[in-house]
Amino acid sequence: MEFFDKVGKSALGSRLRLMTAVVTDDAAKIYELYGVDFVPKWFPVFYTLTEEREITITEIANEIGHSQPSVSKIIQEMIAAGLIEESAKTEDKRKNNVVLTEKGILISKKIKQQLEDIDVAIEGIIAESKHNLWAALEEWEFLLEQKSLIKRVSEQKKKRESKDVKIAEYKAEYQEAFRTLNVEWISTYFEMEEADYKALDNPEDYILKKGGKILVALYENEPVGVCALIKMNNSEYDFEMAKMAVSPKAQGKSIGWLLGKAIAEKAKELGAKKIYLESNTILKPAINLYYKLGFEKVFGLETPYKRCNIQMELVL
Amino acid sequence: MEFFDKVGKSALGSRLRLMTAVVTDDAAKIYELYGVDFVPKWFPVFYTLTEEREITITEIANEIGHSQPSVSKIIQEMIAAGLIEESAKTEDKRKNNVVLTEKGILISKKIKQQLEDIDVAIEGIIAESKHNLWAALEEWEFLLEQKSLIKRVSEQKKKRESKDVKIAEYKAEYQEAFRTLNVEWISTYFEMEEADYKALDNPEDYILKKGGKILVALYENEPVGVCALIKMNNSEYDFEMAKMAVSPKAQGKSIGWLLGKAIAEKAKELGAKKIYLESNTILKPAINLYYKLGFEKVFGLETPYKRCNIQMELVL
DNA sequence: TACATTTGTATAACTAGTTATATAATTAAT
DNA sequence: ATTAATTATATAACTAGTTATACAAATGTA
Repeated sequence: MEFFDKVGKSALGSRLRLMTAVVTDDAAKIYELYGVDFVPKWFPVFYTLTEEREITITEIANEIGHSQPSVSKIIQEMIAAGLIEESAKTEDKRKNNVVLTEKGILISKKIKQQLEDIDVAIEGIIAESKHNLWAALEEWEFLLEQKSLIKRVSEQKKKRESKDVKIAEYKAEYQEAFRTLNVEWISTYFEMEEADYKALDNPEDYILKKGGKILVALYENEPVGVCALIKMNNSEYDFEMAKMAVSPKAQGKSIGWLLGKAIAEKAKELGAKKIYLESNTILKPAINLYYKLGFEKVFGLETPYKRCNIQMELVL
Repeated sequence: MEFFDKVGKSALGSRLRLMTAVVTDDAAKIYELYGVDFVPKWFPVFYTLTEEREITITEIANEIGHSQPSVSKIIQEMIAAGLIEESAKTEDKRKNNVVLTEKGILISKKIKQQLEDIDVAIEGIIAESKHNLWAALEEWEFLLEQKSLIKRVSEQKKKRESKDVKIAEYKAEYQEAFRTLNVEWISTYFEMEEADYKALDNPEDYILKKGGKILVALYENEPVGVCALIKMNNSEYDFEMAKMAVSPKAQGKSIGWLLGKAIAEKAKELGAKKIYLESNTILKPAINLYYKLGFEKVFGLETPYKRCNIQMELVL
């Protein structure tokens, strides 16, 4: 199909669907050719029953990768066709153990030669082709099991978008964003405290003039994340990392990670050896991020914030 | 899936179906991830509309390999969603030309980045794998277009079964089969004639004792095909190939071909240079077979059979 | 020019699966 | 010994396609 060359790989689902239709349409004709009264969709269930003497519906479903209702319906059709029957000898009355009937066993023998012919025909196509479809499907099953397509796409999205995120130095025009973004999350989870207002309303005086720094993450030139480095005096630490906030609208772009990395870098530039932070364990994604950035738990320092129940440090 | 290793290639349809389900399930989630109000199945139609400014439903269906009703339904859904609209400016009133609306154009722009991300993600999987699924699908589309799966399987069936066909010399026990098989086809298409009864009721006297031969095709030890070589005197031909009959139950096993080849071989053994046959053009498969065996049309010989309207010879 | 055939679309009914949910039987937990 | 949770199955309702068919418009032909 020329169409798929134009569209690109994102039409993989459509391409697979068409090939599936082509193959399964012929499957029905093949049973006809061999004069077997059999519906192609029965095959995986039927095959399982020729292997396992007795097996429940749910077990079959797991074995062949169908949903349980799908197998349930197929079983009913095959019972109606006289190929299988319920086998009463089970203690668990919920279970519906099924086995092949005489007729079923007969058909399984009749079908055997047919399956071999199909196998040879498909092997023939594989031999004719450069790229092995069967092996490719097997690999894809494995690779998508490891990491699903949605996961892979979402990672790619993050990667691309984080490239468009710029980390900039604080300017007066970002004061409103600095305040809003922080008020947003603080008041969602906690109460705003005195110390918060001071720093957020007047970062110039309370952070920058005291030797601190503020970085802003810009996405499409809009400030979507902020983080501050606050000078600590009379302490083993040089700076506290604080007031980190990312707009919920800009989630999934690794903005927290980029800000954290940039802040650590900035601290190093300023000659710092160790930085410190305070947080609360109910902020699980934040705590995770801190660990990823290399922070480790420390204990016993004083803090003006009620909401603090975890303290961490990063050795630069 | 372990299952597929056990079952073998004949479960290719099932394997494709499962992979299709896995991929298309994630496709829906991907649109959600990008916040686009869009149904995956719309995509091929939508894509075509972004390429072609104006296009009819049937043209779209051909382009993307769907049935026309499928596209018809998708178009209706997309019109309801406000993505496309009917474009009145067509003379042919049967045609329903459709174009993207403003909203549709907007979404096509929004979707662009998403498609690129999917493309990158899928390219990633292809890069991770040894067997290229995308390329394999392309090859299979081509190869199955050239010769369908049912055709390939049916050829394999024929090939295998013809191996189980044995060509044997005539024995008295085959007289009944020789008669029945011939009466069957002759009386279906024509009337039995005097010359038929003579030869069929008493092949010993009328064929063998006069220097002719009869060969019998056996499948599972049952006679399923017969053919005679009748000595011709006072003629440029050494033998006439006649009374060829194959049981309809044993069709598709190349029995006619095997008998014809064996008869020609036998004639050569007996020192013949040219053999002759008479037939009727309404027996198309038979005439085809004779051509395949190397016979060519000749004209103007006398014949005792009313049903004869074509005469052929084979130079050995 | 009138009639038959072809073309373009829509609709109905089907297929092979799915998810959601109800029910009964069994197992686990207090 | 109850009660709660889990398991096995069946059923209903949905999805993304299909084929068969009806109907109107356009085209071809005697």
